[in-house]
Amino acid sequence: MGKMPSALESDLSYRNLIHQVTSRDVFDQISNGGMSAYAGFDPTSNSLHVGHLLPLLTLRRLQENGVRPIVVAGGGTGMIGDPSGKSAERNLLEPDLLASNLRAIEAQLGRLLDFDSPNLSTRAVLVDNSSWLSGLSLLEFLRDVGKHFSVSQMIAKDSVKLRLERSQGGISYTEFSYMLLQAYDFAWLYDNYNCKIQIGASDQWGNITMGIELIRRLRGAESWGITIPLLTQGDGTKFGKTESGSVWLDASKTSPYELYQFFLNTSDADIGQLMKYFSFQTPEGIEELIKLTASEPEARRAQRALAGEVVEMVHGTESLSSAKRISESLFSTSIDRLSEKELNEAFGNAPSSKISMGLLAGPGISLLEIMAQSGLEKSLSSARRTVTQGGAYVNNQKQTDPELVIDSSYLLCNRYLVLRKGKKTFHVVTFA
RNA sequence: GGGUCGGUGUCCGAGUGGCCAAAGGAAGCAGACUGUAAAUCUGCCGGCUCAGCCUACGGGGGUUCGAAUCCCUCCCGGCCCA
Repeated sequence: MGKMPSALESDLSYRNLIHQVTSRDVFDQISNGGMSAYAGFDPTSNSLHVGHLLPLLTLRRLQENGVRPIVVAGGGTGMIGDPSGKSAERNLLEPDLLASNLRAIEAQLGRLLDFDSPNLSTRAVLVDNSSWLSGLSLLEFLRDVGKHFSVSQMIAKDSVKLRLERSQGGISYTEFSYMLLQAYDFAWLYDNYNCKIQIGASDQWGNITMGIELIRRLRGAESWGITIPLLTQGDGTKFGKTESGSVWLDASKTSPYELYQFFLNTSDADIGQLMKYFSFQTPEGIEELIKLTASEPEARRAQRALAGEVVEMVHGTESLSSAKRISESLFSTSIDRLSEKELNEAFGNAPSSKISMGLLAGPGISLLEIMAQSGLEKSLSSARRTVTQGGAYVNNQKQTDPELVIDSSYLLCNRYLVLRKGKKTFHVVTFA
């Protein structure tokens, strides 16, 4: 046979986005048009994080190739919890928390996928599986869905097996049922949106194939699954986690500046693959940047390009330029020469806190106390440690005396104090 | 319901009467080297009025000069049996 792969298939292959696929035929189907593909996620938080980006951007790549993306928020299954990749039983989500999470996430999705396309056949849609799961009766479910699966088959799934093999923990019946609900989701989407493709991270393979199986049994129809790689960082840890927690897409949880820095700090070893995963540049452009990384790594051209692209996509052009300006002033120029306007620009999104001006009056307030109160350090003890170890800076000037007392003469523009811990952790204290 | 094993610091995990703020590992923080990278090395890694003191080993009570370690009780979890 040896057909030429479609443009989409070769692009996804180039980017290593295809971990497994039930059948390569799916790309022919896509070329023929009229297909929908869905990816689901659990709305366990009020924001998406960078880890969610990969499946969503993969949907976007499909959308650009004529596929209609369906994002399924697991409002119903979110109350259950997917055992895949989890070592422990999930806490169940409260319904009202779930609802508010969904509202917040909806806004973010609009930046990643086209929900306003005039072309109905490719316009993205967001659906919440609680809209069909919550009305499903147990008897109905057991009769229509449960009877199609054998327990021995379900127990054999890796996600379940791993949990059963653990000497402690086990798996509850609730979580055990998760895969059936996800299978039911797929079947429901098949019936209601004519959706025949599901994509997900590689740990979703088992759940996806169960959905395909269910559709075959229920409707005698074919459907497809594509899994994408599970993102890890160079050291094998989960992608998108930093010392301060997850890297969120919500600007109030992770500022555009921090998001920019997150990608800018990608290691040389990882940047090539990350470009392929996240960037919408052409393969030629990406290869060029990879070459530049090899020849002059210290310039970090690829890192800058990727950071810029992601921040612009998630937060817009304005936020990107402000993120770049902040980076400039923090790492390239001396901050005590900045005007108040520039300071605001630079630190508007940086972690900040307010401390009463009154504390500065008279003898002043100790640096340690400011560091602890501002939240830069969690206790006086750890503030003392940082100062003693030479990791503390006030207005970019190293301070090594733990007894240092700060008075109003330290203030920038009469009210700001820029604290820095180590090389990259900044914190602005505003006195009022 | 019965039996049994277990609940230790951010996590994993030693410790079974004093030498325990508690081994070891991971994560994290700072420093050095660099490129705001990786790797490596060094130090730190409960709190405080910081070379001393306070609070801690699931909760409560008890034994003891002294308990994470022993006893009682309660709570929670694993496994096995019913």
